[in-house]
Amino acid sequence: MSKPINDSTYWRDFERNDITHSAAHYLMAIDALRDEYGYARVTDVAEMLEVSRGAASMSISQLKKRGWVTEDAHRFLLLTEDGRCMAQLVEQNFRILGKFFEEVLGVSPDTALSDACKMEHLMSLETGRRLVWLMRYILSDESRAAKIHDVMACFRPGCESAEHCPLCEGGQCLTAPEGDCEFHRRHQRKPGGVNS
Amino acid sequence: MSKPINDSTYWRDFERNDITHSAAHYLMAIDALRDEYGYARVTDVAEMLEVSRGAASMSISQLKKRGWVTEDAHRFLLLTEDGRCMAQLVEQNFRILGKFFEEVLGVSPDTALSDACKMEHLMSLETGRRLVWLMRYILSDESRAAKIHDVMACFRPGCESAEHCPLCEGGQCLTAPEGDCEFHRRHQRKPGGVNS
DNA sequence: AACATAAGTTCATCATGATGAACAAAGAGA
DNA sequence: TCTCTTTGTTCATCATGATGAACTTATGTT
Repeated sequence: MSKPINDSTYWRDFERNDITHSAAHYLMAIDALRDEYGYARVTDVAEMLEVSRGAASMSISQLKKRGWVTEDAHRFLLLTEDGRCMAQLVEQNFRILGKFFEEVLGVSPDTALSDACKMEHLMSLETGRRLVWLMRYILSDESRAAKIHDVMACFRPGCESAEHCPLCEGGQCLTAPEGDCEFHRRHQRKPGGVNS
Repeated sequence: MSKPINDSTYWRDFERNDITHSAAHYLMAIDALRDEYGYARVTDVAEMLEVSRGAASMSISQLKKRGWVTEDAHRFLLLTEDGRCMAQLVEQNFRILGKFFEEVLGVSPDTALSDACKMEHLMSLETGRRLVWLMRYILSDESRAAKIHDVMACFRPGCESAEHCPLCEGGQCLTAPEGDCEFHRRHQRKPGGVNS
């Protein structure tokens, strides 16, 4: 935790990310449609994502330019090798994060899925793989899993900052003293927390 | 894991998020500058974030409209109560995620910080608090922490999918068979994984 | 062949968040 | 006071990702 949070070498990484949230979902929609129906057309993608045909058409033509999407012999949309790998990386991240939030942290399903969906395209391969490794360790042993579930079942909003926090460093606590301000209380009631 | 990944009730949550990545960093910059120098001006924020003064001016005026930023008696920028809470929520999320990635998962510091910075404004309050709770459990006991560190030290890229994965469900494995495709091998070498 | 429907593209428009240039206003020094 | 610098705002411009309307191009059907 050396560099400051606003260090420009980090904070601009967000916009330099390999794939946008939107692009990831176009790729995954094509993948899902081919799995389910055997083919994917611009209109099918638009329908699945509930965007206009125009938006789907323009986004998909960008994905073609980036080499992630082509057409098969019947002119149906097809992911390239790179496109499929990218789609599967994001899908894996979604499953990993969703499962971790829901089954390890005990987050409510709605919030777990919403959080996972927002973060899916931003988690690096390394972090995702290590998270799987940790979950395998935690969940592969029955008594260990049960213990974690017991611990997480004891969680109540605010309780994580009730006692002296062993995670504090340099005077900054992971759970800031403002954790129970009016603003947080308001947002806490809404599923999704940060979401409106 | 009931709803499909492309369900529009979820996939559009990303753009409906309470705060954008950029807005979060403007708030945190104002907070940090006031902590460090006692005041924050548009120019200082622009300098810290390495954006143009024009960009900072326009973004900050949006934050004023949203009620997150005002000016103090000396016309210096000031976070409102809501603005400070929002900034601290994002900062907490950054510290929580960064610490989790680095100290629990054993992710390399660069990747851990980059991932945490990208995801900081997207993790809900509930998920963040529960993650703190889990980390307190894991790290508060020496032998438990040591065991986790041992387990994570054994991690090698790809090893998480080497044996039968106990996390599989509905035929879909968290670690897809394509986890070791050419595409992933290429990206694995770059710090940040998904990043370019 | 003619017409209707479906599929796909393009265009004007909007919002966000950036740039750099032009401009206005406030302070500091000779 | 006059001038120069700093500070802050506004503007034209760009890129992305969306909308809806208009348009073109199949693909059927009678």
